[in-house]
Amino acid sequence: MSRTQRATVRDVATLAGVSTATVSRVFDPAYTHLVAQETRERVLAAAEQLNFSINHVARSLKTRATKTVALIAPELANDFFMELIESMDQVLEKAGYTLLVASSSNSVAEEQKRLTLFAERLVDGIVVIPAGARGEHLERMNRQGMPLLLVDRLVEGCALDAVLSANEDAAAALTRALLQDGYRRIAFVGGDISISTARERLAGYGRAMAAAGLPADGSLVRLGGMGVADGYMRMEEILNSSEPPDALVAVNLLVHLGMQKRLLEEYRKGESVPPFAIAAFDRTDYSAFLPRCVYIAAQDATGLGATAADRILTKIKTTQSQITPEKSRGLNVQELEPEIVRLPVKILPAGL
Amino acid sequence: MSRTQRATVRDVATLAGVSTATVSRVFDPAYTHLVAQETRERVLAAAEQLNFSINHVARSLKTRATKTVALIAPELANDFFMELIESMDQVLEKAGYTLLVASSSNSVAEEQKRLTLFAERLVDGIVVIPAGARGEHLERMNRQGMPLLLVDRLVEGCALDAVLSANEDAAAALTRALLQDGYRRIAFVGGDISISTARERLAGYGRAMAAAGLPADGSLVRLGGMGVADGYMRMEEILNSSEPPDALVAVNLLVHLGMQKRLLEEYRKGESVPPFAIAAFDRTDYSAFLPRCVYIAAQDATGLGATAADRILTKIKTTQSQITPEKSRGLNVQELEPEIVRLPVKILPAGL
DNA sequence: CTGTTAGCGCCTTCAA
DNA sequence: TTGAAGGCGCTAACAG
Repeated sequence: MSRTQRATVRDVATLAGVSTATVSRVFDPAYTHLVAQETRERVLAAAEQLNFSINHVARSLKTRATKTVALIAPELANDFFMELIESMDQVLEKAGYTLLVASSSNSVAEEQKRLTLFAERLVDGIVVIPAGARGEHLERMNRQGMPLLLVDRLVEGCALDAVLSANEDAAAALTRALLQDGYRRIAFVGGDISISTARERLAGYGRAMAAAGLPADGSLVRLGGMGVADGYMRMEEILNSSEPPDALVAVNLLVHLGMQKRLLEEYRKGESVPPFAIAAFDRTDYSAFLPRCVYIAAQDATGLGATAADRILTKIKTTQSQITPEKSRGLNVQELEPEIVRLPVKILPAGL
Repeated sequence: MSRTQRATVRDVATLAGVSTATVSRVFDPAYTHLVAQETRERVLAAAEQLNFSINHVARSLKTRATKTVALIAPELANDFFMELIESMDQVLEKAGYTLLVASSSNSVAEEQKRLTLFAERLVDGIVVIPAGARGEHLERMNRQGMPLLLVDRLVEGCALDAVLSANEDAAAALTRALLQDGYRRIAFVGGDISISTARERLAGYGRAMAAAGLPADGSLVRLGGMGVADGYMRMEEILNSSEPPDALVAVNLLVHLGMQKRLLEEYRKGESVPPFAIAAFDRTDYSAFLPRCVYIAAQDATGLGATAADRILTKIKTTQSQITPEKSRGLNVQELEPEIVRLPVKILPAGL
């Protein structure tokens, strides 16, 4: 069928014996009720016959709305981010929006490129899991009127709305759980302090240790990186240290995994390993299989995604209803103060 | 700045003292070399001053190309799919394309909805990891001229191009590895036979068993589902069976995980468990931590993604260069035979 | 090398 | 309840 061009509203109008305006109304949920029942049916029949479907590109050019939200993440191959993305997709879908995704490959420069690209594509809003500590490009975009939302991570010094986990409280709770089990030399492992999650989690750990009257000094704090290789190296250092800790708090999933990999090598070599207890951020289906892991801080990735989707949709609606740019002069509501939502993090015994 | 509307080519043209066509040329990589150096600089300066960036929506309406590729996957929160998606994103990015993603939630109906949505959005091509055994909607879309490519899974009876793993060979190799280690009662666990990967892997297992002169009869073949819960249930059945196998081949990552979860419960209860050896499809960073897993068939997710991206781009190019639809009448090159690429799968000792 | 000129397909007042 | 008409911002011939 229809080896020819796609049918347009004009084709449908001609066949149905109505004007293009009427066809347009039938296909716009907001106006379709203004069309007489009988006319509508005639139009739909004609459309069916011609295998017509609306051309969203043309519509977008006219309405200046693409019904599209973009997401930029530092990486995609990451259980936590993926769960978040899937849940965003679900919510956006229901609202008639489509999700564009891109990885910034943990590079701020790449993030900036993707941002520009998306803006050119007139996406209605952008959700960013920032790759680093710089955010001028994000603020600029936001100032130019693009609805923008940070998820999971903050960028220091940037006044941008965000949806985050309660990282500090969670890290404190994780540390307290180890303290209650009698551990005293608790180390904090991994973390790039240019990333807000790492800073906040470190702060929570420090708070809990201080509250217990315990030091959280140099040799117990093993910062550096957020990836598998980093966790591996930190564990190597710990194994070689003169005064090893008796328990470890891992800053995130990947660092935890790297630590476990290094330990696995020791087991395999038959080396005796100090009986560390491990508490770590991020739950996966595999968590139960990681030895010595006793507590998990399970972020609500699905909740973060759903909340982020809701919030960006609200921002889009608000922005688009401000149709009169001259009015808003001097009344820049947005500038007040960024709105930050924190979702609680559950502390679970590992093995769940 | 620029509290006013976005600048357009016209604004830039006026400021630079050139025509809109010239501005357009400057911003189209394919034509920019036709503009005099000095003119180009003037245009770029004007654009910079006005903070101009091209409006892709308007461009798309005119050129009938959105520089966009869509991907529909049965689910996103899946290590294998994500690695594939990330690698597609990488390749597409380099070619100036943007990736749209959607989950079909393992539902053919949902898949169909998303497909229509993407078509309305005039994506240039669609890559699908099919959710099920039905594919009329995919064939129809392809017949209407939309470049379409299957990845990872085939749909029986559908003549569509595809990029796949060499599932049958891999499953046979996995089974042979167990045979060489002396196992004889080898079971095949999990698999929805409406999904091609499951069918192909089952066939490979059967082939290897037959070649060894061993039965691969009813109680050894435990089909049913591709998810964690399915693996869990299959393992439950195996534990309760009168003649348990001595080794197991898991159809995929999630089934393998489910099996391990069930076994973990036994260990925890202190029950004695038959000393199964496990060989499974799909490698992750966690594979090394799964007990009794001795071999892994590591699909090349990155390779699949990159290949898929390459192939869809080629198809897009071909389609778009057929600018004269009347010419192609009766010369429908596509109909010949679907092109199927198979990527090899590595068999690794587990623990890597 | 650059400008003129028609639209791409749709939406949206304004009038009828 | 419906129709007529003027663009949205850009590109692609075709001239010059």
